[in-house]
Amino acid sequence: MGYICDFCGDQRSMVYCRSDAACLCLSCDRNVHSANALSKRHSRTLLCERCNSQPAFVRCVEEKISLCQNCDWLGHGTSTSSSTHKRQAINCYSGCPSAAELSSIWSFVLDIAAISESTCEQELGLMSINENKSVGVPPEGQNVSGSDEVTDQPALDKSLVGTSSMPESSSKPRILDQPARPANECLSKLYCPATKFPALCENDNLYDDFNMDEVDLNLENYEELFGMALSHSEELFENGGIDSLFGTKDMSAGDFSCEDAIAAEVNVMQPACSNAASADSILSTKTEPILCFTGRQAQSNLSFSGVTGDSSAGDYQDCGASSMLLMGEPPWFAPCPENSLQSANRSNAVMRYKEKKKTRMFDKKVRYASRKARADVRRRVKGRFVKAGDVYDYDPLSTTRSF
DNA sequence: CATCTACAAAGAGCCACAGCTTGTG
DNA sequence: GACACAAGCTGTGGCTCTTTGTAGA
Repeated sequence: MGYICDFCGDQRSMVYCRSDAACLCLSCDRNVHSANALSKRHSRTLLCERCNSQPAFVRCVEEKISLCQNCDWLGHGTSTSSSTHKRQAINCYSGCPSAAELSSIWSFVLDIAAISESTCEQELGLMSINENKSVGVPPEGQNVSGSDEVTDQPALDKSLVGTSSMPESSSKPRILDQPARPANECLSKLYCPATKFPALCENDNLYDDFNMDEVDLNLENYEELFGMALSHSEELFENGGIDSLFGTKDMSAGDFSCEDAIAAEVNVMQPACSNAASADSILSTKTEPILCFTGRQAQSNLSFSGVTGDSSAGDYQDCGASSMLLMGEPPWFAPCPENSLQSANRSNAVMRYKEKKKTRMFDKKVRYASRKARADVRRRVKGRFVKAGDVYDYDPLSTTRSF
């Protein structure tokens, strides 16, 4: 991944597609992702303009630059002057919006989009698929916004990036007023990409209980996760999510994306430390090994050295969110008198979270249901399958043992 | 401070076999 | 190119054992 479009190798890459693990220029992005219904569903986001390798997370209004979690923190998290910069959240999109449509919601894309449209797309024009149909109108109810509804509003109002995952923000990208922002205002349960969580969106009751468990089981696109990171933090902390985040070793590629994002979330949340309730979880963990960065578990989680899986996940090993946390004293740590007052509630929250965590299947995904069905009913001896007809000590279909 | 022991947690490996993939004609 | 067949590979769940790290003496 780099500065040049992975597809045409000519234009500057602006968009990162995790599904393809590719950095694409706007034109190639549209061409590639208009190829078929599945590719239209790829979730993309802008590319960090600083490192040119990670998906952008926020747009710094002052600096007029899109930044990934790492670069955002490096640029804004450590400097008191730059930390006051206003930043716009950048979220993912799907479908095949044209560069013009993108630029209408991302005004900062306009210039480059024009260039991309005028050059690269001409060369790849043969790849385009009926633009009138494909742009912004994915098949079977899917649209670029992740919303199932199609209204007479301009598609861009409800679609595309930056707005889809934050319903209350209407058509405008949400401004992250840094540094001080009450964690309670962090849109606790707003993220609702209907294309991924239709049931959750249909049922508010379900959504009330939406927490990390569901995220782990469903998220395939870290962009979605990053989008959710801002809105989901409150509930996560209430459930002791950070504890679990650093207190467990069972991490898969799928978990990695999620946990890495949450680690990044800590960075995002850190200015809100002074706010009592939600930030309490962060602060109180300072006293525990999981955030003292001395234990194996913390190291194993934060270094991501054992992560396997697709390249994009591996790429995140270098994402600064984690490395920041490895630097000893959490940079956001500050005395917080409310800490002790919340300890009881927090303990309960941790217990609830751990209890629920036990029942999780993490990234376990059964590929062949028929094999699972067979394994479920197969007889065993000490957990091992036995030949049909052999003596067994465990029969899933019967509560009694053979001997 | 170094060493040892006990303990906890996580992961690897094992097992049978239907179904899938691959190679060959 | 399409088809049939054989051989090899894959994935499934529960249990046990090994590995790794921590805490305390």
